[in-house]
Order: sequence, then structure tokens, then C-alpha cells
Amino acid sequence: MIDLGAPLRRRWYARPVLSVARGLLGRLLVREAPEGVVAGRIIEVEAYRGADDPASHAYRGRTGRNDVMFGPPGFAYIYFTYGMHYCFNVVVESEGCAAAVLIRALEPVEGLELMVRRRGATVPVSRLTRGPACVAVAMGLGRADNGNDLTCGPLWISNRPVRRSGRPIAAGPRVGIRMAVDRPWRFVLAGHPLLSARSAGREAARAVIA
DNA sequence: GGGAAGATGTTCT
DNA sequence: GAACATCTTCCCT
Repeated sequence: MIDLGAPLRRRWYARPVLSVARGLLGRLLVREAPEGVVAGRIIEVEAYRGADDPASHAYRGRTGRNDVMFGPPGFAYIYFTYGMHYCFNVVVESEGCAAAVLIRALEPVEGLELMVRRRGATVPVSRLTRGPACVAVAMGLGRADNGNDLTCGPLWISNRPVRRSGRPIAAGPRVGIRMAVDRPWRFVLAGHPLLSARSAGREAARAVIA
């Protein structure tokens, strides 16, 4: 098994959400479970802010569902949507801000067999961890993991240096929302083969420097 | 490869 | 009762 490093500390998450979102690209998301360890490199994320972001779950204030978003940074916000899917977010900035980063796609690095077993043998590897709900299934995440502290396992993001294989970061509009569609707050490793063709940024006019 | 539509249930109005 | 930070299947080109 490769060296997974150690969990990022809380102050790493206590920064502006757009900075954290870009800083997550190329890092390892690690999940340790009784069935085994799985890890994947983060290749696509979206930033969501609080009171000033109409697309955010936190826009209309604190509720039972989004409670974790309003807490301190470095915790997992996992919500249920569309009647069948879970999505995994990282709470960032500071307590009360309700800012978070949605993890949309990974490149499997460790525990590929376990990911395949969780997703179902018929799913091609190219689509194993593409899309937030797919990420949640492959990592074995569900309602019970909402509110987990990412600074002390068993679900954490590694402090190992980012590995982007020379790919620039591209920005584009967020997916699946109706409000604030003009904010280019989705970030990807441009041209990564495991992204959908559209996400990979063929129109990568907006590439930004890491 | 691309678009349309269905699945399915929690959350908030 | 409507909306929903989605995915998959099915059919088309």
C-alpha cells in the first residue's frame, strides 16, 4: 500500500472556500473501514458559500439538515438528495460561515477492488468515482458519516504534497443548480481522463494558475 | 456521443 | 406539494 500521509489539520481548512477548493485538487481522500482502506485523488470539486451564495444549502439559514455547515471547519457534511443519493462536502472557513466544498470526482488510488464491489461489477472503472453520488458509494459514505471530524479519521484528506501531473486547474460553472449559475466555482484538473469530456474543460478558456 | 426521462424520498414552503 | 448540489437506462444519431 502506498504512503497515505497524515490528515490535514484544522487550520488548513480555515481559509477562504475558493482557496481550499483549488487546494484540494490533487490531494488524497482516504477512508478506513472494516472492509478495507480506499483512497482516491481529488480531481473535481465545487465551492459553496453561505449567506451570499443562493446556490448553497446554507443560503436560507440553519436547519436540521445543514447544521454541520454552520459548525467549525474540517468536518464532513454529507446530505441525502434526489431520493437515493448521498453527497460528500468538506466544511471550511470559520464557524458560522457555512462554506463548504463538494467533492465531485476522484481518481482511484487505493482499494480499487473494494470500490468496484461497492459500486457494482457492471460499472466501468472510468465511471467508478465520477459524480458526487458515485464518490459517496465508492468511499462507503452515508448518513452515519455526516459530521465526522476529518482531522482525526477514519475519513480524512492527506497532507501529502498535491500531485496534479502537470495539469492546470480549470474553472467553470457549477453543475445541477439553478441559482448563481454565473459563478465559475467548479474546479477540475484540466484534461484528466476520468472526468467527463465536458468537465475536462475542452473549453478550458478559464484555466487558472494553481 | 448525446439528449430525454424515470427512479425515489427528504426537506422546506 | 414542489424542489432537489444526481445517476442510469434507453433510444437516437
